[in-house]
Amino acid sequence: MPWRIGPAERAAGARPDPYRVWLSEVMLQQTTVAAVRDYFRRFTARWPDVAALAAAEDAEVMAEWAGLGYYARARNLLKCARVVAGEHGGRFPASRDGLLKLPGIGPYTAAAIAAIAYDEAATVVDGNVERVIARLRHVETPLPSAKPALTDLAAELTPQDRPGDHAQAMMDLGATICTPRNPACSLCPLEGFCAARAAGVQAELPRKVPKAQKPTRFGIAYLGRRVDGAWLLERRPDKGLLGGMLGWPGSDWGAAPLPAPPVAADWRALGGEVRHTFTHFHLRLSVMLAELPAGVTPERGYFVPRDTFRPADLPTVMRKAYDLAQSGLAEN
DNA sequence: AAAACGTGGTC
DNA sequence: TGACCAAGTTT
Repeated sequence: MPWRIGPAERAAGARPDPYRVWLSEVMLQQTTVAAVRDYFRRFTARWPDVAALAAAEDAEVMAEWAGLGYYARARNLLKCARVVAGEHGGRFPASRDGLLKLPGIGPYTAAAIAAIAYDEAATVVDGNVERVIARLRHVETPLPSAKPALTDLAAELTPQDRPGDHAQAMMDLGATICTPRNPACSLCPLEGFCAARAAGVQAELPRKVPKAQKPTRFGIAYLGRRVDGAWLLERRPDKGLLGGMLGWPGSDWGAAPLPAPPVAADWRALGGEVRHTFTHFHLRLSVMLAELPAGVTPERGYFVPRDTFRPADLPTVMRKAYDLAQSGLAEN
C-alpha cells in the first residue's frame, strides 16, 4: 500500500511521514483499502505536504474527494491541515492526546498516527481489532456496548516495542485472516490462543445489536443544460448530507412536496429513476431535464461551463443522475 | 448518547 | 435484490 514504508527503509531508521499516515488513516475511516488507494495517490501527488493542502481551494479538495463518501472527512481534513499549518508550524502534534484535539481525528485515528508515525504505545482499536479481540478473548457482549471492554483487552496486548507494527499487524490480521465471515483459522498464528476458536463460536463473534431497517425517501433532481453546454449546479451547504459538495438543484428528500424548478423551462421527466442507498435511508430520485436559453438567470445555483464540468467531481448519487440524463439525451 | 453521515463489494 | 460490511467522527 502506497502509504506504508518498506522494511528496508525502516531498518535504515526512516519513520513514516505523519502527513501521509494522517491522510491515509482519515481516508480509511469506514472505507476499504481498495477504495482508498487511488484517492491517496492523487491527493499526495497534488498536495505533497500539509502546507500544500492547507493552501488548497475548498472546492478543489471537495472535488478530489468526490466519490469517496463521508464528505465531513474532507471538510475536516482541510480544517485540520490549516490548523496544523497555521498554529503548529506545519508539524502534527507528536502525541495521541495532542492529535485528538484536531478536527476529524478521533480516538482511533489519534492512536494510529501516534503509534505508526511517532512510536507511541497507543492502543489502536478499529473494527478489525474489535473483532480479533472479541474472538481471541471470547467476548459475548454485543457491540457497541462491548467497545470499552474490548478496548481494555486490546490495551493489555499493546507492546512498548514497535506499537505501530503491532497495531498494523492486528488490523491486517482482521482484514485478511480473522475476517467477519469464514475466518481462516487454520492460517492464523493465534489459533492456539483463541478462546472463541476453542469454543467453536469464532464465526459468530463479535455479536452485534441488529440495525434498524432503512426507510425509503423520494426526491427530484433538475438537470438544466444551457444551449452552450453549461450545466446548472449548486454548492450544497457545509452541514448535513453531502455537505460542501456540488449537486443538482432539486427537492428535499423525504415526504417531498413538489418543489418549484430552479428556472422556468420545458422540463421533461426522464424515464427511470436513480436508486441510491445512503447510511440511513434508501433514495429514489426522479430526474428532470431541460435545455435552457442563453441569457437565463436561475433562482438557484450557477452555470458550470462545459469545459470545466467533470462528472467525477460530483458525489456518486449526483453522478448517477447525470449518467441517467446522458442516456436520456442519447435516445434523442 | 443516539443519530447522522457515503459508497462499493460481497454473499 | 438486499442486508451486511469496511482502518470512525461529530453533534
